[in-house]
Amino acid sequence: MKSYAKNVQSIKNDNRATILNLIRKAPVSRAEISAVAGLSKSSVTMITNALISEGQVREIGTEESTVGRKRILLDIVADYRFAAGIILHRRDIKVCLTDLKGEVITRASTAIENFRSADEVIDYTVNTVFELIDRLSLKKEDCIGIGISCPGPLDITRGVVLSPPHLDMLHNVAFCDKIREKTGMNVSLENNAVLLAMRENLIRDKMQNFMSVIISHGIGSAVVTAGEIYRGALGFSGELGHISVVADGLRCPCGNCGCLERYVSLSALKEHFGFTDYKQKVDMAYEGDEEALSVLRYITTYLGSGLVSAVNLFDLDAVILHGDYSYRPELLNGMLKKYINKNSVVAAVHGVEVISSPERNDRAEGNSTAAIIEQYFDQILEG
Amino acid sequence: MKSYAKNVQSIKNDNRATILNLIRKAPVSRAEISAVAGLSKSSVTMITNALISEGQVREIGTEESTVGRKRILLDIVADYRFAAGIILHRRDIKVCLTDLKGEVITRASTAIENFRSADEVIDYTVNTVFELIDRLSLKKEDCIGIGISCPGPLDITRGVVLSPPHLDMLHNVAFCDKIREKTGMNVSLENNAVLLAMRENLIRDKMQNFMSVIISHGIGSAVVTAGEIYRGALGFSGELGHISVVADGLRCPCGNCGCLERYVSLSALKEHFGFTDYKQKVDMAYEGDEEALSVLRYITTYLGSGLVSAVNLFDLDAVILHGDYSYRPELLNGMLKKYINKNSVVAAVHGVEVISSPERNDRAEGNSTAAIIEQYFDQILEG
DNA sequence: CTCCATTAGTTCAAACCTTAAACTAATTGC
DNA sequence: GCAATTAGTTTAAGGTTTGAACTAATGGAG
Repeated sequence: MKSYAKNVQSIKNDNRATILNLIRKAPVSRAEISAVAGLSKSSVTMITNALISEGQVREIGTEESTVGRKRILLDIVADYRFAAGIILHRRDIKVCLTDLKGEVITRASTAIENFRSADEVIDYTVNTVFELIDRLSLKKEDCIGIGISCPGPLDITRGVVLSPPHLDMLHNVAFCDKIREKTGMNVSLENNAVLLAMRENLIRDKMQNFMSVIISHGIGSAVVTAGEIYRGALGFSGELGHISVVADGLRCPCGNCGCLERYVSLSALKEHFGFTDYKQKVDMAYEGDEEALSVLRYITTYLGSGLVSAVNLFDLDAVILHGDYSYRPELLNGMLKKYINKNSVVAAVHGVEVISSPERNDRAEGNSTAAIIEQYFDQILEG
Repeated sequence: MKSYAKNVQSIKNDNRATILNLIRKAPVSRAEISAVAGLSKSSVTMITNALISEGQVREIGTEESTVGRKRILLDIVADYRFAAGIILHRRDIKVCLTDLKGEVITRASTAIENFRSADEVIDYTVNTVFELIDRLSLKKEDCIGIGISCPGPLDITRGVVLSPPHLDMLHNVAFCDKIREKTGMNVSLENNAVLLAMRENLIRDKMQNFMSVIISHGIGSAVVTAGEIYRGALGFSGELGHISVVADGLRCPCGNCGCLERYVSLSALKEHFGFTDYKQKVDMAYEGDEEALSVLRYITTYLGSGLVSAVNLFDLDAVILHGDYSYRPELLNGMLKKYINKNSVVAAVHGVEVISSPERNDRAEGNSTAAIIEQYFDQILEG
């Protein structure tokens, strides 16, 4: 059962949040807010003017119009507050600060080899966050929280990293708790695929049901449904990498057999075919090389099979692919799209889009604060 | 983004719905409602008394207490309104009326062989609904709507039956629209697994994230997450039967290869092992018969593999099995539970329950109106 | 250049709902 | 019979949305 707004005050907060989130998606005028949110013009005026006088929102000019008064566009004040991000990457640990739009303001990083224990990681990240804040002469109180981005299975309710081998010093350490303790800040741990999907959800307005998949040495995934991140029993993200594509197939470190990750991750590909340069193979495939094409067909069969399962279970409109397979993606994309639309039951009702989007490291840093920012805008507070 | 309550009136409706849904789950007192819903005692009094004077709710006695005034239990008036249900079963088409608790008041049915065309089905069901209403001297205006239960993939937005072969005369017919036209009533088409999950969601209070699976000649499934039915892009239910358990495996009529349904439905079992009496095999397995045990191991591997994928993707707490495998289920259940907990990634965070629950035809009829009833209680109207 | 039609945004009293506080009602144990 | 306790009711107060009437801004026609 949904939890409804209860009293008159909570309505105000809800409407503030609705409006602020609309503005956050893209600059809009009061009139548009009134139309989209279903609130009266009077209410929109009251609330937006309050937001403006608090310094959270500002007017950024007018829209063109053919007749009548021009609409005054409202935008959030991106530097009204800021957020800190920690990125537990495969090769290094990064720290950054972003504004409320997720744009990186400043950054730092150190190679993963420099860390021997969880405490070292904790000390480095906490100190660096404070250093960056100082360097920009920001106020600690204006930091809305620290978002941690990590690949692989996590236990986000406990704030614990479970899986990726290069972070074994963090396994089963109360990482979030310790950072919260040392900083006194709001701390959130999230899967990097979930963070990516959050950001995409903000941008892709029309797309309401999709899965974001990141494939590199492992496979990460997250699902957006009805315009919201899908959360399971304990906030565990959709683990596409550990979907079983071959019952009784190759054994996976996770304990299961036949996991997708054992077939189509970059490492699995190397193990299966013996080559290391995926990009080179793709180039050859474009030139018609039969062996290279067979590699793409192999990927299509296994990845397609896993995606069909996901599409059928979640009833998805689209799949967005990130990571290494995004190199010259037209060929593989076309094969996957054909495979999925031919083989999924939902295709009988609606088509399924397959989109490739190059994962820039830049974006990955900005994404790290996506969950903290979302949290911030969802529980709107006075002043 | 969530759609929030907007104005002061909508708050009232929301609170009415919250309270009515609480009462509907199980009889409660005003004091409990106040505590659980987070509403003040005054509001609860106001709203419940309004509901009572409208005839939607009644007091049904008091609870025992050790000290202080006894709590007065409130229950919904089950026959305040009624709903009609149409069940498109494998062997017959059933029509029934249920009260607001989903209890069947009256029923009728005809063998599927009697129908040659969609129009015949439409005429029969519509006429029978009116006949049953007349027979019980009920008022047509008190019927909250007609729920249609159907196995297999549906397009619930268009209200069209897509799949099961025995209903081929209904394929791509605007079934819901025509029935809505002829009756002027609210009509809803739902997958039978979804309806079952709705009912279970109402009953199983603690369980918030589970999948209901019905296995007989096909496989149907539905997911409840965060205490609500999961809905994908177009309300398509989670199609566990068409999850791919063997990439490039057995061809399925749906177009895909290696669908779970091709391995562990009753028909697939018959095809694979050549036997027809599943119950007999189970009996033999309990006596230690090695061949019979190998059948259960086969089911465990394939069904388990599919369930692991679903559990990993949806992050589920539990799987509830219905249908033919519910015969003496302890043995198979134990094997499945062990398999799933050993092989799923989420098991690292929380255990996964496997529950067998015999599917009674009786219940299937009552379930047919579950969606209409849910809809009714979610959009509460005055008087 | 003025006037008008049109759209955007503002002001304010009215309507409505929840709620805290103070109340009554019912029940047990001493 | 009385105190203690819990359940349920009444009522005035407080806060929010809103419709209606308003002002503001803009383009085009005459």
